[in-house]
Amino acid sequence: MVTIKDLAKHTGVSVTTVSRALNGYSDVNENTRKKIMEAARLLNYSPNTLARSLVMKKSKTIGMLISGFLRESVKDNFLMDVMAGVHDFAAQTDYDIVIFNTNSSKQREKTYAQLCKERQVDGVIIQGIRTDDPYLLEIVEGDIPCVLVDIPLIGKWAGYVSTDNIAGASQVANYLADQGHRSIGMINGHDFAFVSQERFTGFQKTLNKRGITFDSSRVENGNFSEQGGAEAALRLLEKDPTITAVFCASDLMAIGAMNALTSKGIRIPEDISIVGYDDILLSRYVRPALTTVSQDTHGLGSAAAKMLINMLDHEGQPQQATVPHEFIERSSSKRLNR
Amino acid sequence: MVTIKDLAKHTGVSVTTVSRALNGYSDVNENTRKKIMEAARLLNYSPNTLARSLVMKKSKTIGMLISGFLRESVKDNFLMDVMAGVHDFAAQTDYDIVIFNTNSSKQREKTYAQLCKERQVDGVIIQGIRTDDPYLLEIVEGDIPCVLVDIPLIGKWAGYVSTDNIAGASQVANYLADQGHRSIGMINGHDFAFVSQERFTGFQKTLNKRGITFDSSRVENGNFSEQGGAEAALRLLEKDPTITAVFCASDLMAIGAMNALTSKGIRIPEDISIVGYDDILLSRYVRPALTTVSQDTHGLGSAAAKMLINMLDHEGQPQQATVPHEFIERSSSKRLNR
DNA sequence: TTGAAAGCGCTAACAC
DNA sequence: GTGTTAGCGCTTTCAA
Repeated sequence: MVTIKDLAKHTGVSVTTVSRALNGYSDVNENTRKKIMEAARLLNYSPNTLARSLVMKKSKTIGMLISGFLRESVKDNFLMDVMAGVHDFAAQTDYDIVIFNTNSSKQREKTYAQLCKERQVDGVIIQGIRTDDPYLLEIVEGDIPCVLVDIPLIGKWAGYVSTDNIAGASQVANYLADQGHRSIGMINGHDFAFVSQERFTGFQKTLNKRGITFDSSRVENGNFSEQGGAEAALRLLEKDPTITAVFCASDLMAIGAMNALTSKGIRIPEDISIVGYDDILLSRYVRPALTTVSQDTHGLGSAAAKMLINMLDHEGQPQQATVPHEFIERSSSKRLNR
Repeated sequence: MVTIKDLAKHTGVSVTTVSRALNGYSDVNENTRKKIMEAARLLNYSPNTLARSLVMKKSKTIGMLISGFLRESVKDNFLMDVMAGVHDFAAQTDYDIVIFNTNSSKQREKTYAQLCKERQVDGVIIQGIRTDDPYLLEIVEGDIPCVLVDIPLIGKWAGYVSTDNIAGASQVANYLADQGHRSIGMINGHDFAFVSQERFTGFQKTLNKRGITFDSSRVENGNFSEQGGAEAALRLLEKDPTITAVFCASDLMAIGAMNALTSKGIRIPEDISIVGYDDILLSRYVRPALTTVSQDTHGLGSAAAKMLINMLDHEGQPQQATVPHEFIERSSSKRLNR
């Protein structure tokens, strides 16, 4: 391994000068600088960022804490999209990304804060963890800069990015009401996801405002999975067979619900309208194509990276950022004819 | 930040002893160890891996060099799958993963070897880069342990994992021949992908063995993209309108081809049979569902991680590993009736 | 069983 | 402009 010491020896100057030359300081003679640069090229020198990080107390690394990076989760390109967004932004800066997996047995024993401290990441982006996660608060209230995706918590060093889930759900409610639906059910994720709470709130408020009966008794949780969505749909229908529309808090659950209903001989959208949320890739391809709320998932990731790096480089305050969403009508929903 | 020095002060022993206690050495009094452990918990100590890495000359980090981590690439869950596989395996070990993006302007100026040296990764997994990439050879011939995904190169410190593309393509050829097809075209990726070469070779050899005319004049490149596949399909048909079957070297190109042909009024599979490769998620959902060759992509990733970590921890030799594949008949292909 | 001291590769006062 | 020196947090001889 070639170090600055070698360059120093090779050029006959001190390591200090080499360091300064390499880092582009102005107080170094142009000739010496040239000599040093030449030697660096000659010896194929690469700086050791570990050593630099140690003394600078910055690693120029951001951590990505992700849950559910599992074999099964590939159907849901949400995570991948967010990661790509984070990455695309980080690539324009001098930060690299290290991935922390929260569902590994190894790391379960360590808190997220510990993980970050050990690897000395400058900041961390957190995605997909539950609000009842025991380690969530520790990191939000800690002193490591962090940005949460879809979890609206703000702390001295914590900001978040999300879409306006209340507005999105409200749009769905208005749409279904406009289409003449009056008996409406909902398949939600689980009680420990903020997006679930918000989507429920937005949906209920708007339906009630439109004079439509809707409360938590018309909601079944599907745990954000395809299978869970299928089961929830069946429970929903058993409880109230008059239902003509179901709003699902995720596309994956909506797809599960469609399959379950279809195999029961229920036609979609003729008998029951289905609306999802997320606009995952599949939504366009399933038959009938899924009516849903699209989010700029890639934008979510890059906004998170941007906010974090802004906090890191310019002492920006942690904030809240909202990324646009859009209601998309496809073929899984239609006007009620009765 | 609390360091071993603090622990030493707090417990009244030397840093040496603290270090040894923390690392589970046997030559430390049980009482002293207990005191130290207690202090560590009390002060909420976390080891600084940077400092440790610097002195140990191992970072316990593996790099993942990925190309095409782009917004557009989300349709193709191949990359995500491989990453998940790498991750799932690494999670069982004490290695963390740092991601290097090859398509960032920033990093384009540095060679992959430099990237690895700077971040001091112990080894690297390389995925999705072209065989004409100028920096590929440097790293394969260099002294950084690496494992390539789908690029059959072996070096002193380089191994690879892949599927048997020749066999896979050969199965497709036999299938199409069995179904009575005689006029067959192929949409390949590009000339700088090993998988393209292999899939072509396997396909051609087997067709010829079956007495069917096929050579490179019946091949158009689609550059692995949906759009490219669409255009290639049109070119293919223009050149030879008698074609009854097309083998595509990736599902994404196959989907593009299907769309292009359908919009020309050509029915699939009645008029033309289409076969893809990869079995991406979409393949099951497009209509008609795509006949394809499935690869254990997740297995590809975990096999790569396993091989690399084996090289790192047990001085295992770089090797070659093959992951299973499977031909899957769906609805985009059928027996030729003429 | 423990401690003193050296050193990993780098940066940053401070002096010259 | 340049060099001397100390030190980042850790591990590891070597000696006691």
